[in-house]
Amino acid sequence: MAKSIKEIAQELNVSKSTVSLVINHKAEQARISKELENRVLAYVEKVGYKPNALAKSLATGRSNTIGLIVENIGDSFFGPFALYVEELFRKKNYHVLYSSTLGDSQNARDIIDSMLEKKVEGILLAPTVDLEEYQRKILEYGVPLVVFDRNSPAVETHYVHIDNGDSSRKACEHLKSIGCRNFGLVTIDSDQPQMLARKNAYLGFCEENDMEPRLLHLPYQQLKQKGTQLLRKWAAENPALDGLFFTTNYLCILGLKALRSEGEHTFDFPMFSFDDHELFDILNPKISCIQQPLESLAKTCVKVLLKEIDQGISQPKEHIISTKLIAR
Amino acid sequence: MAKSIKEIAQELNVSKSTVSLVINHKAEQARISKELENRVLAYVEKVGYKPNALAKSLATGRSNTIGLIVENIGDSFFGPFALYVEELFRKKNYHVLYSSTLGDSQNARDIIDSMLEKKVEGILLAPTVDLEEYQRKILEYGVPLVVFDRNSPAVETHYVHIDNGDSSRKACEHLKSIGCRNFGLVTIDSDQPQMLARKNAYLGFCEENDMEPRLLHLPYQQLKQKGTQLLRKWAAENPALDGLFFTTNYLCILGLKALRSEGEHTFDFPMFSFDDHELFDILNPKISCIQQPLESLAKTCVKVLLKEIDQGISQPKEHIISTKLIAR
DNA sequence: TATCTTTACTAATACGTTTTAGTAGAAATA
DNA sequence: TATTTCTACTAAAACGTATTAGTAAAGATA
Repeated sequence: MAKSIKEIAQELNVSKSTVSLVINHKAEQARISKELENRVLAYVEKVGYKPNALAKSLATGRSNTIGLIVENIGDSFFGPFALYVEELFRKKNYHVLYSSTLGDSQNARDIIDSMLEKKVEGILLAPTVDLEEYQRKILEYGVPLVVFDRNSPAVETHYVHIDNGDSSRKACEHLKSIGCRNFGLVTIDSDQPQMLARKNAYLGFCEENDMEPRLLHLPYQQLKQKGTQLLRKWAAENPALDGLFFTTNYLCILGLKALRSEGEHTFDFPMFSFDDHELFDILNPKISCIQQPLESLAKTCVKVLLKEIDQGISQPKEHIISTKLIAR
Repeated sequence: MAKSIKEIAQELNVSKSTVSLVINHKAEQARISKELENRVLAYVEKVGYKPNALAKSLATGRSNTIGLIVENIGDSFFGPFALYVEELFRKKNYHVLYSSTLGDSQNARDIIDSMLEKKVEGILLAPTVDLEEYQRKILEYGVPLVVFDRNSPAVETHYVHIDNGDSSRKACEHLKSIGCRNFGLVTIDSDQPQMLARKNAYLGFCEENDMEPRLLHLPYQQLKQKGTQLLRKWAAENPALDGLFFTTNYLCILGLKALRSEGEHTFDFPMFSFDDHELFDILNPKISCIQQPLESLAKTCVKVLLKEIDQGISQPKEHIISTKLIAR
């Protein structure tokens, strides 16, 4: 169905080169006569010629594609983030190949391999744990890499993120300021660096304020199955709790569902979320949170990656985006 | 950095064909000796050979990529849907190239063009309005197409969807059953067929039940800027309202924010949403809804598209997925 | 009129694969 | 020993594009 340059050339009795040059607006510099140029243009238009991007990329070495690797394209942090990224790249004529790791490192490795094979021109990555080797591999292949949201300090790459420790401390201080004297922290059991940073800031806060730390680590791989139950049990066993700090919004949502549902025993102390959610401001009571500025996060990621692509891989740098505490 | 088959062949003093055959596990059928096969395999492993997927696709005519075109990858319907789709295709060794149209037909056309150029093997599309011509174009290019969520009856393609009219009627009956006698419908002003079907079912219900229709069409392109205000004004002008039916969840969220916020005038009649949302069951009062079974929707889409890819384009068919009314 | 320029193109090569037809040498057959 | 059949490979063409070096014909120069 789709005609190739070769066929078009034959049908017009000209060479492939001529057709290619005309199509790529190089007719003038190749001294193709206006008359022939127009003839080719008209024919190309008439048959609805569509270049084969694969062949084009093979010949030019440019795929005009970048890879975006997130944890879960369906969640309320990465989804909207991905939309910003997609739009920003579209403006620069790049397409985005996404994939979700679901936190599984083997998935992540497979995804990276296939993206390298597809010759993406750059990768934007929210890494899983144990991905250091592959991050190096990407760079060794000469593909620009920008890591965001979380990072392992061991690998030297451009890294765009918020200040987790600082933000977490602000959250603790907020809870204190509204009267919580015994609030606990709910996090996951996996070693994601951003989660560790948030936890450690809480622990530091406890130490300085003579508050006994109350920690719950929920099983990341089995949140849906066990989360609710574990959380309810833990809350019941800790009657002194007068507030909860969740290290991410999906945990907070889980918490809301587990602790505020039905009539039974409800826990109506303040809950605070790291990461906002579109419905947090109409819940009752409302949920305060640390808000990651998705748009500027995306803008920075895209800007840094485009620069690496255009000007070659440069000295790795940290890019810190500041957060906002939304008190509701 | 990355070695090609050609280089590997030279370094081993064998032909490119040999290397290619070995890599593709065709050594035996090509009578390559075990000894040579192992030598090649070992070397390939040692240098970390990674095939160039572009070249491969060009040669084989298979890109192992499918295109997914949604309205907004960041929203709570398409995001989770995309995750299912991605996972299902990954199992079959396909990768997914997503893009968001944001409801803009020109965006949609550009996206389709570039996907065709990238030689996707199939397209899964939630169309915008005015996309009939391009849907035909896809098929003329010989690329299998499955349309979901909404469709224009004019184009004959495989179409996976829920029964919007029927579901909408169920919603109306539910509202009636809980005592609403004067509920209104909030929808958007664009002509998306699924929205029209939902609206028409409401109008039919009104007629049969001698209920005066109360309709609000919010401007799709300027929801964020004007939606809240328009909705508040309309609600205030219609004091008889005793319930609201929103034709999609983002409208319902907008409604919740506009009508239940702050102390001022609050409207505490029932609100009903077409499409569920992860927080609807902890709001107070809870939000009942029509739930589209995302997973089976995704499964059907993927199954139908894979069949088209494997067995060739077939007679278009409608595939209807049933919804669930979640009364809360 | 012999040489140099310019004009308007085209031939050839390359990108990195896959695939099919072909081939030299060894072994088997007659 | 001449022919056939295997064995173990390789050469060549193809996919659809971009690019560079080359060329024939016409015009300008001396």
